[in-house]
Amino acid sequence: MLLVDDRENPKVVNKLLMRMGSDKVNVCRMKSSDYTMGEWGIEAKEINDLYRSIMGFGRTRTIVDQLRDLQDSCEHPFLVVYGTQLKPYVHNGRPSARSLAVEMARMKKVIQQFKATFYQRFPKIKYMEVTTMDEFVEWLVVNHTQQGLALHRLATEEKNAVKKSKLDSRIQILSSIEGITTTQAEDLLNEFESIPNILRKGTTQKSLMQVSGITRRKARAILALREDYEL
DNA sequence: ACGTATCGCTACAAGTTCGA
DNA sequence: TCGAACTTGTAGCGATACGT
Repeated sequence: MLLVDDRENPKVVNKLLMRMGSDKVNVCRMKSSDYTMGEWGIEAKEINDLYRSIMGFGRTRTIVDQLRDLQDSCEHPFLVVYGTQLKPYVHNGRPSARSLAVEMARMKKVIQQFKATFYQRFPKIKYMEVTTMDEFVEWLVVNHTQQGLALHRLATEEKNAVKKSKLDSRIQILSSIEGITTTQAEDLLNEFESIPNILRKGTTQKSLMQVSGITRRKARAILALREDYEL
């Protein structure tokens, strides 16, 4: 069983649910990591989010606090950073090329310094980088498979789970699409019965638009899942 | 009040499907 | 194979929300 924090990037959660199925992925509120499988506790960060976490922008706890918790609470902690494209954010309107370059250099330096002292500060945590979100999902799937189902460890894992999600995983997938509410997701499932039916070749934008509240834009976004999951 | 962003709706052109 | 019907992508327009 792979436990996933319910505040994690919904794109990653959806990809995992589609790859592994809802019987192997449990979305719940986690205390100190983003993902848990067996004795592995995994903190995942998109590269730009890593920078913001280091700086403490827009959050109450910095990454140092998070990693200390992670290190203390599980036997095999990991920090996985995915993505390579730094996107500098500059305040006050349209940024100049110069201000972007300055911010980019600052981001690189901050991340570099963080990595340079990482093992000094968190000797127990394994640090790794992957280039894309898809590669990170693949890493999770492969390692989950390698670990086996690890059912005997479930009790340990579930200590970390505070609040289990009550939403049907199919509704979670649909309602994570921009603009789709849980009610609309329920209506879609009532109409089409399953996600494979919604995404099958015969389903058109027009047929999805028969469902109350589904506009052409939303129908297009739903059918775009075919591309994401290569259906 | 104004500018901007976003969204839904519509029209139209281009591509696809399907039956004769 | 051909043409009608259907589907889809795109552009334009108006309504609305939001920040200044």
